Amino acid sequence: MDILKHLNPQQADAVGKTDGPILILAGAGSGKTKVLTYRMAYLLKEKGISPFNILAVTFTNKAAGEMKERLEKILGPKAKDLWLGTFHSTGLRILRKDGQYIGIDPNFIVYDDDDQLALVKLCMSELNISDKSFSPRAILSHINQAKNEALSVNDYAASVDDFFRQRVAAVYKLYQGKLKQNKTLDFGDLICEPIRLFQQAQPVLEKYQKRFRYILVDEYQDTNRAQYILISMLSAVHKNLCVVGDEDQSIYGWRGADIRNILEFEKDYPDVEIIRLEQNYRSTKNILAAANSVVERNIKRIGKTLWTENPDGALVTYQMARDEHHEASLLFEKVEDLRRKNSLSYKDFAIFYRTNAQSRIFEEHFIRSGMPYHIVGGLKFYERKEIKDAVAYLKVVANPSDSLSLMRIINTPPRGIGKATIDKVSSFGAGQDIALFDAFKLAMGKGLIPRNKDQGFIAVIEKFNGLSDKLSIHELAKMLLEESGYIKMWEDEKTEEAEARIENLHELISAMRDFEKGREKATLADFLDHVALISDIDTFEDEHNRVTLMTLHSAKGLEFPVVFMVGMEEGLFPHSRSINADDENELEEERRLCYVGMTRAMRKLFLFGARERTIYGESRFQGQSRFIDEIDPNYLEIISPNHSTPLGTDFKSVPKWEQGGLNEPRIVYDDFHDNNPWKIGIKIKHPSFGIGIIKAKEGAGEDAKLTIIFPGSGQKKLIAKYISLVEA
DNA sequence: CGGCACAACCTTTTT
DNA sequence: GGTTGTGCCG
Ligand SMILES: Nc1ncnc2c1ncn2[C@@H]1O[C@H](COP(=O)(O)OP(=O)(O)OP(=O)(O)O)[C@@H](O)[C@H]1O
Repeated sequence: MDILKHLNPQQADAVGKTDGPILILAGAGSGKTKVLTYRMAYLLKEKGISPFNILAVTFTNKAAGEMKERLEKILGPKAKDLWLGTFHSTGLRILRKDGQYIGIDPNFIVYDDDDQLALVKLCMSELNISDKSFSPRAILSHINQAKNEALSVNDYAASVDDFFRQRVAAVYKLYQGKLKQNKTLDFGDLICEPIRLFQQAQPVLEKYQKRFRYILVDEYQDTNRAQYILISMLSAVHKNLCVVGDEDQSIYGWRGADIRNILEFEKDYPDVEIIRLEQNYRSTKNILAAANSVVERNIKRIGKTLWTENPDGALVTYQMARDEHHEASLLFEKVEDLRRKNSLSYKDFAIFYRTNAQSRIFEEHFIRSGMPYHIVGGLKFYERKEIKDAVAYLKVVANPSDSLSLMRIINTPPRGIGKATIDKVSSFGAGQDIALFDAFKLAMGKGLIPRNKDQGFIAVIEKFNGLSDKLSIHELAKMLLEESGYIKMWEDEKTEEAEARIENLHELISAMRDFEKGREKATLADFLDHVALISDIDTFEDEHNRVTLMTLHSAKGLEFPVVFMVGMEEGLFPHSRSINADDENELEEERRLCYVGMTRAMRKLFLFGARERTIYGESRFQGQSRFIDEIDPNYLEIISPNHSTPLGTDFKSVPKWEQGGLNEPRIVYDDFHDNNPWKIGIKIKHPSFGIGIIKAKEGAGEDAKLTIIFPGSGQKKLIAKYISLVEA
């Protein structure tokens, strides 16, 4: 029973009640993920449940990895039998095992979103839908949305009511047909196809229902309709379903997350036990109160209590920089300062931003300063052209029916096979109902196109297709890229850029070698699955001592001692595309995102913004984010630049690095506290105005200018030394 | 068919 | 600011 010892009574309750449906509804940092992990440990250790009988679903691969690691510490190698992964990896696993029961080719591969878009474009051009009249992205997003709701082609077609949706339905139908022809599945299919499998092959469903006696789902507020259906099917027999979530942290509505899954859980499982966790173990009182004051503005929420025994800590600090470079240099100053004064390491700091594009400026500063850093997500490596080409080669070897990937590489390097040839062969193939790859073979055999048109390409692919059992995957990739002439294509360029690309290709090969380690057999399909699902070459590892950069979305579920949220500007966060007068929903989601970001901070939270920012090459002035205004001023300290700089001074003529700090107040952080006695948020007494609250501060020391709100007399700007403090 | 130059448009967030 | 798509010419 020592497992329960580390938990508070509510948590222990949630862990110990193993049978029947349970909904754990709780705020940030209350130990939801901890409860889930302990619940698994409890089932395995105390109740003697076999790992074979447990399915746990997390939202990200990162979360799954962390949980697995913790369980391995408790369980040892036995943890391997446990199914623990994202919805998508779980669906994939089911389909790799049993997909053949509904006619899914065992060699199928998974398309990423670029492949999806390319396929949509192909479908549109075949249907003579111009991409000017309808954006392929918009159509794809509707197809994805349909899959989020588990709507098949027929379901969708039946529901269309306007012209646009009619077109979408037509594309969806062709798109789905092509996926099948190419023996590929997209992300949505990884959820929808298992549902179809379970509907059409009852014995398969029963097998999984029997197996998964205990099912656990983390981040339940961000599950979509299709995922809900899948989980309902799997848990229908044992009903030992434990879901964990926080409606205030629902930030994936745009991806089909349906908050009703959590709000109506009680309706679906009338005998549900609802457990609330109300103690936050992560953040200081100030951080928690500031975050709550923001999310409380949302109208659509259940509302909940959240308290902490942690110390007050420092106030949340907001500062608006001149521009994004200044923002970055402020941040660097603070990191170095706090690191020295509080003996923190680089890994204790995290930078969160709304959009990936914002990471670039910071990355430049990191490179220049030599400070160790790590950008999570952003999908950079696998988005490079050379890597996508190389992966397309691997896909075609693993599955020659993948015509889309074939089209990508058949003329890379140039083999004299352009649009005309591809059109000719592809319509020839369509007539025979065969894949493009086979059509090429046949067309060359029949002399429809010159016998040697492919310059040995087909033979190379077939050779490696035949060798895939005999070679390790990294050897195969290496030889394939050499013999196909792909590496040589870059070598011949003899530019520095091409060198870098070759370097990246080597990195891909060594990533494959790493992949082979730690699993007894690693097939090409395994690796391609991994690429499709993870697509982040070095996943977040906290043993490295470096500053972490990531989007607010990726930050969900993590925690850091010091957090910087940057780009706190109207239009950037909340993002302009979510500010609709007619729809508060998207704005509320942004606000929840703000809450998620703020509640990642354990000890100190900084909010930075820029007065001027360059977006798409032109400079823009956007006011401070409304979320700043929404924070209860009692928990916020605003550092404003002092405006003593003479008017008309041209900032641009002064080098950037010299500007930094010139007109900034010197604020010393000692154990996260500002030594200056006139802290923002505290009460003071003025000889003539009476009691007031300090709202903002410019400058430091006894000459600092303070903005103070007096209940009687309104807002005043005063010099610090003329104020007497009310109780410490 | 291949390469280059210019335009347009953009990404908000991710499995 | 950068990428992706186009149109033209050799
Ligand atoms: N009973 C407890 N005693 C001490 N620390 C705890 C306890 N429960 C949770 N914690 C700590 O609180 C922190 C937050 O826990 P956890 O990540 O599980 O919360 P969460 O509810 O999943 O958070 P969020 O929803 O914000 O991601 C972790 O550092 C965890 O170790």
